[in-house]
Formats: sequence, structure tokens, C-alpha cells
Amino acid sequence: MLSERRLQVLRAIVQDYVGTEEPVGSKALTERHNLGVSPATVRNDMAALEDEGYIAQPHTSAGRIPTDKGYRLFVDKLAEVKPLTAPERRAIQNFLDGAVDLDDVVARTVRLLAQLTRQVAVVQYPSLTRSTVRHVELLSMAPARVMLVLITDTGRVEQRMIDCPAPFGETSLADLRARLNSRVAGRRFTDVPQLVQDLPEGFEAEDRGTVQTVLSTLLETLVERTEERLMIGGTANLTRFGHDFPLTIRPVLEALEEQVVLLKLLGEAKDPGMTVRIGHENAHEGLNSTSVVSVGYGSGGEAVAKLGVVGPTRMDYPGTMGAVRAVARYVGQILAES
Amino acid sequence: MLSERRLQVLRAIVQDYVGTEEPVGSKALTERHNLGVSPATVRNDMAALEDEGYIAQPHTSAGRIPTDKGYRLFVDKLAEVKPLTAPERRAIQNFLDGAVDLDDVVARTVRLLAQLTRQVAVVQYPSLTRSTVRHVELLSMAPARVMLVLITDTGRVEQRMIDCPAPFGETSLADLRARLNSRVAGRRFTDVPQLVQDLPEGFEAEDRGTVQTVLSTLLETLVERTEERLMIGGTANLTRFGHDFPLTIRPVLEALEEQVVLLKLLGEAKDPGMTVRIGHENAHEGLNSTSVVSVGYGSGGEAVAKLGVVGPTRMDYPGTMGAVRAVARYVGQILAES
DNA sequence: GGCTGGCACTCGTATGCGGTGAGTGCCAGG
DNA sequence: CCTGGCACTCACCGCATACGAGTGCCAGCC
Repeated sequence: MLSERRLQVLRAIVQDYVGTEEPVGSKALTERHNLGVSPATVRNDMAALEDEGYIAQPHTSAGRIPTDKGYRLFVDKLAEVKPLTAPERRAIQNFLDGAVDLDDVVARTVRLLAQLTRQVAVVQYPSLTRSTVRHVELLSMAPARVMLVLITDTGRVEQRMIDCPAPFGETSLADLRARLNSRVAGRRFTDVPQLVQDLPEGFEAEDRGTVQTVLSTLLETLVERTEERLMIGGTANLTRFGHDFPLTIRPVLEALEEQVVLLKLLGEAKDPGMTVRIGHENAHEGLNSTSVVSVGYGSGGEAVAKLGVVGPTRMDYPGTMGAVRAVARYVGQILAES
Repeated sequence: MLSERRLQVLRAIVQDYVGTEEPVGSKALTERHNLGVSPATVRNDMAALEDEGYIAQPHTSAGRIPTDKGYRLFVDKLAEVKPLTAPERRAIQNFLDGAVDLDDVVARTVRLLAQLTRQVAVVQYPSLTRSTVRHVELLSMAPARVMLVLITDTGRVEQRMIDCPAPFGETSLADLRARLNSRVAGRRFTDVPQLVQDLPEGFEAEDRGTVQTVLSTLLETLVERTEERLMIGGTANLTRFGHDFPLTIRPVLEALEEQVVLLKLLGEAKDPGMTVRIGHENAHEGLNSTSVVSVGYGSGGEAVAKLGVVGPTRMDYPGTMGAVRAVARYVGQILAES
């Protein structure tokens, strides 16, 4: 077990390194933080911290930098989430209040997060699986062609074109629309399959094929589109990484382009609260030198999607976590209102 | 006027420089292209080309690289758009055919373009202004709350929530829906304002306010959403720029984040065919060392939106132009089918 | 007049070499 | 257990040198 002072030394190292981006030495530490001991003592502490794997030296005669393990300890034990200032909170609220629809909410959230944290922001669209159906609309586009429009309680809209096996009259369509909505409106997506199972039985034989087609398309849409969309922004902030980094930035950009990777990344974070994944804790190789701070957000009590930021492991964890948490909270409010 | 051989020298310089990313000297030129003359002669030609501003030397004792003006001449006079190979065409078709809806079409197009050109791809969503209305749907969400859903001929869907001044019955809603659609379905967006102008007159006095509100929201949607969306991809390709300049990449990333900038960029290209903007021809400062190749695409004869790629001025113009043109053509086909 | 070979010149890059200093580990003493 | 002192390491900086690709120019040739 590390003594209290050694933990303080670790905290100081993390803070200084995050600030200066340069390895921090024992002398500088004692000067900038009043630890009440001499550099020599700090050196001993540092040697101990290095033995335990919390810090490392890039070169023999350089200062120390925190390792992933060091950041982990810092985040778990030493850091307190830094709440935003009042003006910041107001700015967030004002900015998000201006959104006109779901796309806009997500887009604004991304910009906001990227600006607040000066890092790459990732915002997942509210998931379909956990949403409820607000309305299903069927539109006749041609005699044997129907457009299915699905509207969720979070304001998301999905549409799908359907080729019917047989022509389908306007009255039948209206009938189907009415019956469908009376069954599924307000229900959770996961319940829909059960609810519509016996629907074709109420129709004429000639229409039954089409009804079946429409239903299966609806179910497909519910399931397939579970594959969730997301939006990212602030990639320009990657250039702040370090002066060395054309090599570091590339795999990160590549990873960010793969929505699948990002979705998995957000999905892995099971913690109901905020999750911080540091460096090699991220499964994806390209993100081994980055940390991901993510948190769920949602209109009600339950989280419907996640958002977060991706930045260098050497990031301002307290500030970032504060910003992420605050933004998630406000986005939840906005969604609840609409 | 430049002699034929000098033009050939310029062409050779562009080709070599694009290939090697290094300034090209007179000796190397004569070795790799059989110009039929000696290095000394080429040197004279190069001096002339430099006087005219087509090429420049980064340092006194280095080879030459093309200037923006040089690339311009190359693109206008010396390059032929390189058609794609048959397998490439098949791959495009197959990949795009798999798309399930408009979002998917755009997403796949971006990926495709980025992969084919190994550069940053930008695809604009089919514009609202030039589209026609396929259907307007009105859904009652609450007694005095209506959702407006607008579907375009390109499959794009826009929705908008409306708070009505007074409760609005289902029958009135159905009535409005029917009258609205009979007037605007199949018409161009630009014509809609005229077409609905006198619509409120046919309604009861108590409903007229609501009808008016719905109509003005519709018109707003038509106008405001003219502000068009777009999707970008392949930003990781920016890292191929050169090993030298992480400084160049930053402003480009920043510019790419600003949708407004990109939209203006695509919008400026008035040429009905393909447009190439080279280096400083781009108004935006951050893109002064990049070239933009863009072209319109559309389902019918008319272009409904644009797509293109952004890359270093030192790009493979014939190949890029070929890829952009081919992709635009196929996307147009896909849109026409759906 | 235009092309060619030769030649001197420029200048950016690579290489080698001390000097400097931040930072360390260790040790003896308080 | 902390502290001051001390020798040691090694990345970084500046500088001086060598190298060589590439140029411009000129005299000669077709």
C-alpha cells in the first residue's frame, strides 16, 4: 500500500504532466506543490512509484510520466470531477435550447463537447431498442409500393420503402395503419414483434401477403437499425496531441472513421455512471494511446444512448469528466422536453 | 505561348512529383520520360516554365515542383480523365446497390470515394430546393400538437413538431392532409408557397389559425432546411499528406468540421460538369494547400446535390477526377431507381 | 536558332563532436 | 525517515565539416 504522501506525489505528477506535457522531475515538483519535503525524498517516492508501475521515465535522465496504471489510480482515487462554472452551464443550456430537431440536438451536442473539452467528441443517436414507438405511418407511393415511416419517442424518424407482392388499396392501407398504430403506439420496440403477430388474420386473403411484407419490414427496421448511428466532431483537436504525432494521429483517425469500432467502444462501458477507459484498456489497438470518457444519457431515468470524448491519455480528467457529465445531463433534459 | 515540348516537360514534372512527392530535377526527368532531349535542354525549358510561374523551386539547389498555376494548366490542357477499370466499376455498383435508404446511400458513397481516391470524401445530401415533394404527412401527437413529415422524391425525410394555436380534430387533420397533398405532391419546392397560398380559405374559421401555422411551418422547413447537410469521410487519409507537415493538416481538419465552409465550397463550383479548385483558388484559407474536385449528381438530368474529394494540391488529378465522375454517375442511377 | 556537354556554384542535408544541464541514484549524517 | 551532497547519465544544442543533387551559364556543334 502506498503512503498518503506518495499518492500526493502521483497526483502532482499527473497534474503537472497534463499541464506541461513534459516529463516532470523531483525538483520541479517540490517547487510547484508544497509537499513539505525535499526533492531527495520525492525521488525516493518516485522510485517506489516506478517500482509499482505507476510512473515511468522516457529516457534514463529525464523526469517521470504517468503510466496507464498511474492514470487509472489517479482517476479512481485521486481526482474529483470538476463541476463546470455557472457561465459554462448557462452557455450549454442556451446552445442546446436552440436545437430544432433530433439531428440538430446531436450535432450541437457534438460541437459543444468538442469545444468544452478541446477533444474529439462522440455522440450516439438515441437508440431504437430502448425507445418506444410514437407513430407508424404508411404512405402509398404507387399501387404496389408503400413507404413505411417510423417515429420514435425521442423524435427519431426511420423510413423504408416496401415493394408489395400485390396492389394494395388506399382503404386497406388506412385500415392497416389504424390497426397497427392502435397496437404499437407507445409500446417499447422490444414488445412490438409479439403485439403484431396475429395482425394479418384480420385481413382479406388477397391483402394478407402485403400485410405480412409490411410487418416483416417493420420488424426488420426495428432490429437492423438497432445498429446505431453516431456523430463525431472536434477531430481537429487531435493535432494538439504532441509535436511528434503524425504517427499517433493516424490510427486514431482510422478508428474514429469506423463507426463499428466506436459503437463497440461506447457499448463496452457498462458502468451505469461515467466510464473512463485509459490507454491499453481500450480493446482497439489504434486507441491504445488515448483515453475514452463516456456516459449514458437519456430522457427519462434510463439511458437511451451514450456520449463521450476521446483524447490523449494525458488529458485533464477532472475537467473532461465534469464536462461530459454536465452535457449528458442537459441533453437528457432537452430530449425529455421534446 | 509555350512550345509543345515545354508542355510535355510540365506534364512530366507534375506526374513525377505526384508520384514521388519530391522535387524533380532535370536529370531524373530525362531518365524517366523519353523526351528525346538532354538534361541541359530540359533545364532551359524549366527556367522558362519558372519564369511563367508554372513551377517553382522550394530551395535554390533543389528540383522543381508545380505551382497552383502549373496544376491548373495540367488539369485544363494536359490531363485526361482516367476512366476506372471494369472491376472497379463493378465494385462500385455492387457496393452502392446494397444501400437500404438515403442515409445509407450517402454513407456508402462517402466510404467508396474515400477508398477509391485515398483522400477525404465529401457528399452532400440531395438538396431540398431542387427536389420535388413526394408526400406531406400530418400526424396528430396530442390534441394541439401535430407532427409534420415531409418526404422528397429523393427519399429524404424531414420532420417538424408543431404546436397549434387551438385543438385540431382528426377529421380536420385528414382534410388538410388530403388537400395539401393534392396540391403539392409531385411539385417542386420552389413552387409550393404559391400553391398553398389560398388553402386556409377552405376551412372553418376556428381551424384557420392552425392551418396557417402548419403551412408556415411547412414553408419554413422548405426554406430553412435548404441549409443542406453533408457527410464526410476518409479524414485518416490526410495523414498521407507528407511526413513534414502536421501544421498543414490542422487547418484542413478545422475547415472540414465547418459544414458551412464545405457547403460554400461545393456551392461555388458552378460548372455543370466537373470542377477542380486548386490551392489558392479555394476561398477558405485553411484549404489553400488543397485541391477540391467536385461534381453534381442527381437522379434525373438535373443535379440535385454535389459530391467531391479534398486532397493535397499534389494529387493524382486524372485518377481522382475519374473516380469522382464515376461515383457521381452511379449514385445518380441509384437515386433514380429508388 | 536550338540543342548539348562541361563546369563552377549554391545550398540543404547528413554527420560528427564537445559542452551543457536537468534529472537521477546512492550514501552518509541528522 | 528525511535531508543535503555528489557522481553519473544522457538527451539536446550549437557548430563545423563534408557531401551531393541540382542549377545557371557558356562555348561549341548541328
